[in-house]
Amino acid sequence: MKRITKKLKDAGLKVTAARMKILELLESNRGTHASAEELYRMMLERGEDIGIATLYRVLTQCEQAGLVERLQFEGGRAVFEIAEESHHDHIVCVRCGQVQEFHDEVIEARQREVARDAGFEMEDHSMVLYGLCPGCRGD
Amino acid sequence: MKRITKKLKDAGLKVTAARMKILELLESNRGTHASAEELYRMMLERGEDIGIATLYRVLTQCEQAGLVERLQFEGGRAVFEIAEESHHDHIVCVRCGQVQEFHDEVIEARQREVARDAGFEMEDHSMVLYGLCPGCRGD
DNA sequence: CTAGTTGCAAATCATTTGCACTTGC
DNA sequence: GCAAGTGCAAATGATTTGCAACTAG
Repeated sequence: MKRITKKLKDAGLKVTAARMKILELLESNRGTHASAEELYRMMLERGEDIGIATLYRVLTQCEQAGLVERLQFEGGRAVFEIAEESHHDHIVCVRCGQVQEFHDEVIEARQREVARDAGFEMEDHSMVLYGLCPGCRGD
Repeated sequence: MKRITKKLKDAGLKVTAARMKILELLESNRGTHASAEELYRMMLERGEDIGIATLYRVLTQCEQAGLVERLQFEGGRAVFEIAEESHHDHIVCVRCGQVQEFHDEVIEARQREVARDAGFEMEDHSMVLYGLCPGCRGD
């Protein structure tokens, strides 16, 4: 059984063509951070006949099931990525929009501490750094 | 001259009634983190006649001038707060929506390091922790 | 068979914009 | 006086929803 099929079953979601196609697309685009609109165009280019409504529905369901992560960078629209085993955060170039991933245990640990000190039990966090990427710093 | 008047002048913005009212409202609601829609309702309750379009325009201009900060928590709409001298980040309760502010130099310093290691010159960041607040943990 | 899924078009929500009118300097 | 600011209504862009047709289990 394909890995994606298993992921869907484990999440309690029916294994449908649309869901398979969408997860395959996300898997083959790791690191891309595409918006719904961009994913939709990619599907069309691949010749797949998936409605944008279905795309949004599947992304939302998969997000709730933990198969997909939704990221909200500055500037309105959300971008999506396939969920990885390991958590990471993002650095976005304010000039060209390039996105890099990073993971830092010092920050992660400190976040849990800060939350605990405030009396919160931390469940999640979002952290995005903005700056000029190496390529854009020279311009 | 009123403090707010000075802020506007220093920012190179004309001192208009709408701008004064909006900044006054934000100042008298420090820590509230209200959305544009909520601010609009508050203005109406105060009997002020400010259009929602103006509200958005003023918020955007003041954000660009550094007088106001726009925060994007999960769930679509942005919330606004008057800019403070000192930077801070936020912890949001996933149950009741309560927002607390915090500042942690360990994290801030580490963020700059992480960005530098990736070759970026960090200009800004957004960090929001999500969890259950003390009040909601008992439920 | 039938509850869950999908595609389409229409709806919704937050935010932005065009335009004629008003106001700060 | 005039460029900048404002209110209103209409436009926009991203995302969601109603509904009738379709499909996985």
